[in-house]
Amino acid sequence: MTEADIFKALADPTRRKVFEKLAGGSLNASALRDGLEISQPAMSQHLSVLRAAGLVREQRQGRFVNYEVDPDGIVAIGAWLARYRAYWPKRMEALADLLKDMDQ
Amino acid sequence: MTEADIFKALADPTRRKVFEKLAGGSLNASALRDGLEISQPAMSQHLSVLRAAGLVREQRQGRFVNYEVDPDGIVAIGAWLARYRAYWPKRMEALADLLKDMDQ
DNA sequence: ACGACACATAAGCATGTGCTTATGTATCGT
DNA sequence: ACGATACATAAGCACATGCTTATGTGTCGT
Repeated sequence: MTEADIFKALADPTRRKVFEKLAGGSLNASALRDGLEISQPAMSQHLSVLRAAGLVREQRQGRFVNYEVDPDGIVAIGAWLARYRAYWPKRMEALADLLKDMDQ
Repeated sequence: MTEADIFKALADPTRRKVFEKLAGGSLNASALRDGLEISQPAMSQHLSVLRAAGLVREQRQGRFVNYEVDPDGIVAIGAWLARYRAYWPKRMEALADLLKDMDQ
């Protein structure tokens, strides 16, 4: 789970779509395939990349594997972004408020 | 300047180093090469990618080109991160405060 | 026990990415 | 005007990445 892993993982459009789907709630690998025209192994490989990056975590339930957003990845991106806080413009202030308010 | 451009740009370790250097202040292409063992064309190509992503902007000064962090890219990442605010853990609250406080 | 199912892994292939050397373009100093 | 300097662009190459098909592993229902 390094910065390299995280940015590389998010560089792929399919993986960003998967991540966004998971933001709406936990889903298993098959459910994640719906809509995305992709093979089962391809999805499995993408999920592996997302998991190695710390963006997603899994929970086995019988023969299903439920995936969900892993806050660790989110935190890592936030921490990276914080290093460039000197360049946050004024309009980001509202965003910072929003982020804080929603964290409950 | 799309999410794809941004994450792809940051997926490369050399480009992240360049970006971090620029966070310390404006620098020209030659100065950015110091320390990084990389050819002049390679740096030029990296800067082109960073600029296309909206992470960096340039300012010609004679035969020098000064590069600096472009807040647009920062904002774009912040906006992307905001979409997953539901998964910001408690410890991110402090970060949101920090980001807000520093934005002055 | 056995077939069906959910997912992971292996191997091979097409395309993308980052590097190099060579060269082009524009500006500076003298 | 001329060479030196700063940077960009072009072309070619090695390696990484994402996909596919084929197969492996473990779990469920009957």
